Amino acid sequence: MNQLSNKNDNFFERVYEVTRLIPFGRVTSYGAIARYLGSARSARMVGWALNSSVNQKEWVPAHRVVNRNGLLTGKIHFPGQNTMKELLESEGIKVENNRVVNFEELFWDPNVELG
DNA sequence: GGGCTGACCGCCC
DNA sequence: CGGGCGGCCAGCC
Repeated sequence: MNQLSNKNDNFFERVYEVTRLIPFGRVTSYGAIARYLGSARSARMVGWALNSSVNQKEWVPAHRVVNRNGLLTGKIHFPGQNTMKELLESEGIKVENNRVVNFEELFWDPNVELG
């Protein structure tokens, strides 16, 4: 029966899928993903979903998701204090003062690229 | 069962 | 220009 099967996985799994679609060396924001999924005001849930992304079998590049200012607000949830920054820099993304350099140019908007 | 918190965002003063 | 608050929704006392 699909009475209750319709709600649990959708949002979370779509967050993971969209996040996996972020190209190498690009970044996006929680709000952009939330908006693409049809819940523009559920940006917090995107962060919540990414918090559980470690449980997923397929790796989710959660380090490519930052807040609307390009700040690495989620870095505290990575194993090391500089893990998120190092992952980004390994993709050629520069990080200064906890913020993505050239954020606006590197920004990848699923609303534009996918829809 | 109610209330608080959160990897956010946008509005309001 | 800075600070505060409501919204959305799932998980945890």
